Amino acid sequence: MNKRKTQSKKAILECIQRTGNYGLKSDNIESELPQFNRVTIYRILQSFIDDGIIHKVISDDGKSYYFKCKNCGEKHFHNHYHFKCNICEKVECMDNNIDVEVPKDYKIEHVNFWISGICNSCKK
Amino acid sequence: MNKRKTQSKKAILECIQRTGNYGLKSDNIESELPQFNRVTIYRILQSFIDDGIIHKVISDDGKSYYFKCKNCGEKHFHNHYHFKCNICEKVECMDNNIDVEVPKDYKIEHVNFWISGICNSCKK
DNA sequence: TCCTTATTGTAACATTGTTACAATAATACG
DNA sequence: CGTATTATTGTAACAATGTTACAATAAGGA
Ligand SMILES: [Mn+2]
Ligand SMILES: [Mn+2]
Ligand SMILES: [Zn+2]
Ligand SMILES: [Zn+2]
Repeated sequence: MNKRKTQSKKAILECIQRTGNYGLKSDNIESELPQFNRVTIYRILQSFIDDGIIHKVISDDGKSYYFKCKNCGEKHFHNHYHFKCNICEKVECMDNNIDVEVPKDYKIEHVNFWISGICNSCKK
Repeated sequence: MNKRKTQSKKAILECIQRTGNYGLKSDNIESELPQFNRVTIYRILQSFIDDGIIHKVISDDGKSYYFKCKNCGEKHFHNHYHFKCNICEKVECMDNNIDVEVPKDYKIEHVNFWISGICNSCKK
């Protein structure tokens, strides 16, 4: 039942650390780490989510992006948005918290906020 | 070059009208209208989007949902969120507008805001 | 070092969506 | 109305993304 520290987990974690505030798709990891199998990468990413190390966000074209968590423990909480620049294609995890009001008697369990546009460095 | 009013377009439009404020997935339409081909349904939905009749939103599990537009013309503008109830599975287009602030020199081109949780009728 | 079993690789499959091309049916026009 | 034009549709084939079952491998405790 004990988790094992494997080469693949180390390598994938390092990928994620290196990207800082930006997000990664699983196929980004695949091409950076071709020695590991696609299925393995999916499994490890899921286990990192379960451990509160990363969070997954769905883009406005249905792709999955993975981001480092900052202060997540057992439960993820991410009421912020993610911004994809349509020019440089970088995806940033934005710290601005969004307070959404849902109607009375609605209960929020999960949010997925995505914005696409032009980032500051691509704007002239 | 002229658009033609076909059986399939009429039937799909009626599906969408009937759902009111709720969203549909393309496979919902497929099963309601088995006489039409999958590809045709995708094509018609895309043409409705181009005409400003419906808008497409991506759920937090990567599925595409289609919603009636209220006042969209050439350009879509939808700074509202969509709420999926994890119990009854209905997806509602919510009218509350969300004002997001992006950092200086960022430009918003498109938003996709999704919330899942429990709706009022499923909550006791 | 050896054993147990957590982890990985492989193959096969599912879902969602797209493309190319031939067949069909809306519409315009005589 | 009948016919021609071509917008639209159906079909098959493909691509991208993700999941599952099961056999092979390797992490780490004894
Ligand atoms: Mn984030
Ligand atoms: Mn909407
Ligand atoms: Zn950019
Ligand atoms: Zn509900």
